Amino acid sequence: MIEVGIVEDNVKIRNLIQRYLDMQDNMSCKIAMDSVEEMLEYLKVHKPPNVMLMDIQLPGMSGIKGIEIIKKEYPSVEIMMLTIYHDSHKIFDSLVAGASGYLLKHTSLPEIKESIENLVQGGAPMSPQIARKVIQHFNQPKPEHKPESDLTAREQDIVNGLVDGLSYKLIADRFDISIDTVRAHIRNIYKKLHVNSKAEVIAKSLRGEI
Amino acid sequence: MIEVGIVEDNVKIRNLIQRYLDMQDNMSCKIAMDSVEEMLEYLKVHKPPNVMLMDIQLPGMSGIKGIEIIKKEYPSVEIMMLTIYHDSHKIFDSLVAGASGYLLKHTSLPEIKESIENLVQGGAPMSPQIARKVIQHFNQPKPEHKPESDLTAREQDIVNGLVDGLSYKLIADRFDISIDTVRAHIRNIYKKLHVNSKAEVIAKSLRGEI
DNA sequence: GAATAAACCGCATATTTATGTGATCTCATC
DNA sequence: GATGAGATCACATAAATATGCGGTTTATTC
Repeated sequence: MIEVGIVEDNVKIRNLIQRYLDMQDNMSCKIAMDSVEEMLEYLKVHKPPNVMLMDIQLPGMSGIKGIEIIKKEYPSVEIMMLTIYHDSHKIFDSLVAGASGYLLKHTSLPEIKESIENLVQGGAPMSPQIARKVIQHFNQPKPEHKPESDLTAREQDIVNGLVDGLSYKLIADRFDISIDTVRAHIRNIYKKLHVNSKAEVIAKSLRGEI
Repeated sequence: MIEVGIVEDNVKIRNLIQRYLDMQDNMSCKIAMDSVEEMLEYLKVHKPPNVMLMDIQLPGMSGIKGIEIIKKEYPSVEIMMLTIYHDSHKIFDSLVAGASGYLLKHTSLPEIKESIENLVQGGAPMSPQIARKVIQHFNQPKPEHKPESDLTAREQDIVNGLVDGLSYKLIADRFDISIDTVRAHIRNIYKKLHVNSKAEVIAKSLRGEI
């Protein structure tokens, strides 16, 4: 039996979902609050549900802040957002805060039910549009870098050595070349990157600017 | 009509999928190669398909590298991975490279078909398990740091100076303290972090390990 | 009120880094 | 076959870093 809790301030929607879910023979939905504060009050003296449906726009504390607190106190609760917001920022914040699913409010009741089942089985239910936005996050950083640094393969080797915290001597050993060669490469690297210390090279490299 | 291309080296699987998709009345699947290289060769003189199914383990170039090249040359192609790998690393790499969907090979043919339709409508088809892994990425950074480094505020100031590429002298100037004090702090920082060079401190810091 | 931690300062020195100048060899390009 | 870029090596030196030792002052804690 999956126990489901709801935090949603729209009474009509809340009652509708609660009744529908409670009617299912593999679910029970007795806990329905219209604010995070109330839910936290409830959880102080009761066992947490398995799954919690959470709105974002709520009286008092926002649902996103709510996720953080609830996940911290009761990490085993699976939280699914159920909201009208589909902007990347809210989606991202919700996931970072600890939500595992994200549905839009126009989702049909049977789909909500399925998503809850999916969630407890280790899935991460999202509408395809939401999934696409999540994925777009991975493609963002790309267009950022246009590094014309243009280091040679050998020079990149040396940079990697520096990033690994090696001294010139150890870099020389690693590549079986003389320390003066390492110096020569580093001189050229500095010229190309317009820097004049190891520190700057390491920082640039780890920031993805090379 | 959705035109679908396939890059998959297992002939049996490739033919099976190709025939099935080509049989659908809203799809056409004429382009099926067993390596990225062949696909690139083909694309030089033919119009790219709308959707491309891509394996990861391939003879020659890997599918992940393939995504990068194809997305760069033909950004409008929607790429969906179809692979046996379900480790976070491969999933992540694929998405960063530009894939928009990620299915496991045991997915049924009708589900593949649905996923393709979903993809062209702006969705991001993934199995629930994959979606969960993607989402876990957002929760990762949290438990990551358990750094008992425990630097004092002043020590953190100094570290920031190092990361900014400053010399001891410049750090001393920045905080209006003597260079010997900077040395003293750095000595303590090295002790706490178990390192013995600026380079390592900078690397640790930029990796979020402080 | 003793102990501890943090921030501050100084002196000394060995090691490492940054930078200059100059050279040889290979490979690709024109 | 000259030109140029890349990789290799050498010698030299000033500057910066790493590390040892020592110390004072000011909070906070027990």
